Amino acid sequence: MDAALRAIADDSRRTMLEALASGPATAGELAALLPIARPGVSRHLRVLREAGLVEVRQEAQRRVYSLRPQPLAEVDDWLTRHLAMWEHRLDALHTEIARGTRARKDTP
Amino acid sequence: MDAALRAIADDSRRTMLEALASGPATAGELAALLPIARPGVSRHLRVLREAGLVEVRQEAQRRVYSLRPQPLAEVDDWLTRHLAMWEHRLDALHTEIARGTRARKDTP
DNA sequence: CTCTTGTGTACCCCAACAGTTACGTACCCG
DNA sequence: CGGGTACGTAACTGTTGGGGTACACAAGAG
Repeated sequence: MDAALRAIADDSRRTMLEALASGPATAGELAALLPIARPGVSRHLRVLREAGLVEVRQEAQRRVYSLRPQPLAEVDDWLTRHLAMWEHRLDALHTEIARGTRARKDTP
Repeated sequence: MDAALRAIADDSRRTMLEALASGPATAGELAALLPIARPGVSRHLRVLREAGLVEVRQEAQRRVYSLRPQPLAEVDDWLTRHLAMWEHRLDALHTEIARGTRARKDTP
C-alpha cells in the first residue's frame, strides 16, 4: 500500500494511470502523451509495476500495460477508515471543548 | 489536494498525523515519538501546515498542533471517484474480451 | 542473416529533500 | 532585568529521484 501511495504522489505517474484508465496502452503510446522521453516513462512504468498498479503483457515487441486498481483500492480503504476515525475523534474533542475548556487547567 | 497527497506519501509525516489523531500535541511531543530531531519535525510540520493538514494554536511558548482532515477527505474523494470509474472501465473491457478478443484484429 | 522497431537498462547530471548542528526569538518565572 | 524553556529558521551535508543520452536486446520484416 505504501508503494502505491508513493507511486501516485507523482504527477507524471498519475497522468499515466489516468491514461491507462481508458484502456491498455503500450509504453510508446504512454510516452507520446507525456512531456518526457521514453526511457523516463519506462522507469515510471517500472515503479508502477512494482507497486502492483499496472501489469504488462508482452505482445510481439510491444509491451502492453493495463491498469490494476487493487492497490489503489487498498489506499482508498486505508484513507476512508482513518478519516472516519479521525473525524469522529475531532467531533468528540469539539463537544468536549464546548462543555468547557476550563477542565484542561484542572488536569495538568 | 496534490499537496496533501505528497505530504502523506512520507512515513514520518503519516506517523505525525496518526499521533495527532489521538488529540492535539505540541511540536516537542511529536518530536519525542519520532526518530528525528526537533528541527526536522518542525519542517515536517511546516509541510503539513502548508498542505492544510494541521493547524497551529500558540499557547504561551508552546505551539499546539491539531489535525485538520478536510484535505485528506478531498484526496479520498478523488480516489473513490477515479476508482469507481476505472473499475467500471475494467469490467467493461473484460466482458468485451469475453465476447471475443478476435474483434481486435478486425479494427487495426 | 541483416534491418528496423519497440523497449528496457546503464550512466551521468542536477534539483529537491531529509537530517543535522548552531543560532535567533518569544514567552513565562524569579 | 536575567535565565530557562519551547520553538522556528539558517546554513550545510548526504541521499534520493527525475530527467536526458547512449547503448543493449528481443522479435517480426525482408
